[in-house]
Amino acid sequence: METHAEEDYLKAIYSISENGPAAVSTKEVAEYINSKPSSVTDMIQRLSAKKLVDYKKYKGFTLTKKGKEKALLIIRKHRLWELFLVEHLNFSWSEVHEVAEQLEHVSSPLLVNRLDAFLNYPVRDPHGDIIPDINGNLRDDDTIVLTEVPNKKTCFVTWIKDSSSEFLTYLDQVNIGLDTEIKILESYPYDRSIKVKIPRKSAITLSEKVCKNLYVRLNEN
Amino acid sequence: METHAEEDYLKAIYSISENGPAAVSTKEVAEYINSKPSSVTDMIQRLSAKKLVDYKKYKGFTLTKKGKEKALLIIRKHRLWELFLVEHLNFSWSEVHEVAEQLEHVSSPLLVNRLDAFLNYPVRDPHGDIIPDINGNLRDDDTIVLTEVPNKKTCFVTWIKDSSSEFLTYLDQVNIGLDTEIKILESYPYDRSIKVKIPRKSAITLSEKVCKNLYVRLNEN
DNA sequence: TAAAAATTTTAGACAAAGCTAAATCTTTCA
DNA sequence: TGAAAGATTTAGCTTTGTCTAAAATTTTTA
Repeated sequence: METHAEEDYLKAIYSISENGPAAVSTKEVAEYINSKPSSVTDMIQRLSAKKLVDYKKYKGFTLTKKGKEKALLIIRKHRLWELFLVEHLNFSWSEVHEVAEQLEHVSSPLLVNRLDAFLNYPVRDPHGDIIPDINGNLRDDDTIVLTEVPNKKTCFVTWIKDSSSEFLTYLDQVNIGLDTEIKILESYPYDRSIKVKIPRKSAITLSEKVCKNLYVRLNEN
Repeated sequence: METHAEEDYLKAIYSISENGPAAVSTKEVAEYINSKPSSVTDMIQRLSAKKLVDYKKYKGFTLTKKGKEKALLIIRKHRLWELFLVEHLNFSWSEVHEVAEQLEHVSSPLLVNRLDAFLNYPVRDPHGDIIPDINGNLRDDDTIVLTEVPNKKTCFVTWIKDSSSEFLTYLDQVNIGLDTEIKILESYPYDRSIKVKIPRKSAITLSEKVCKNLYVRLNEN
């Protein structure tokens, strides 16, 4: 049985380690969950005793297999609730996160799985993030980063990696959102920007920074 | 901002005081929430400092107006979630309670009110209990206890007070449930039992104990 | 009505989870 | 390479909420 606080730590460690393979530091976690490095050390030692993280003093820590599984099941709950709130209770993107943070700690496998069924076994949450399945596995699909799409190909946005409001505002301005169709017209190796076409809009140029935060599925064929 | 434990105490005190107007004792609360009288004293003193209960040492305690409001808002959440679980996630009566105990502590007025709207502003939960409204008011209706229905009258079950599985099993056996139509055929003052008729069933006799736990609405006229 | 029984409160401990300040490692770079 | 600087850990304290055992109070009953 894990406590609320322990679950928050597992989720934080998982999210931080998605950015790279390195061990996670107390400082990173403290910043992530708005706490202090000394508090993090305390908790990491508890999690280490429970075999949820591998920990070497002064060297950082990583999730064990068991810790990673638990983290993914929490993320599963979070994303299913987010989808429920947006699709059925008319929540907007900005209202959803805080409430899902609370709902993700409700412990009832029956509830999660019934909710999954109610939502029709969705693969992605409202942000396009993949929802781990009942066993905590990430169902991978054919999503790739926009920078990897070849010239002249058409693709569809499936995931928006940077969920900052600045980026979302920018995307609104250029008429890009989840499922938007994008055709690559030309790429400029000099600064790695690309020119693209969105149906019924004039062509625009996207910077490397933008492309790196847009993930897409290639048109079938 | 109330904590999880404080909310459980408020709800317990409210539920216990529904049985009568007397002040509530530490022993009663301890039994209700599976705890010890000394722990209850501690918490009551905290709640008293927050003006959520009126407390006189050795004399028991009652909810203040503020305490009662908070209790009713928690009960509102509990009952709305129960209804959601039964109506939309296919939970059975017996599975519902434990999960609703957790969901009732999720703190988001927006969430509760959106859920209320999603369920179409229901008046009663799956047990027939009245759902307090957005201001914590109990919408009273024309429900009365079965013992008060006059001879020869017909009525409909609206609320099952005793929700023990023993009672629910008994009700199944005699084909009584929420909304069942019951006609009073005859009453026996000797032991206060009554003979009743349910459509398409043979007449049966209900003991005083059973009648006291069945609440009904009189047929219009 | 006074002693026994029951209930309630206090006192002292404990665990979880957080914090600050001080001590201890690592890393950096002059 | 050997101080500084930076990061991490430890030590000690705080709050919430629980418990047991002992003390205080109320209720029961003989």
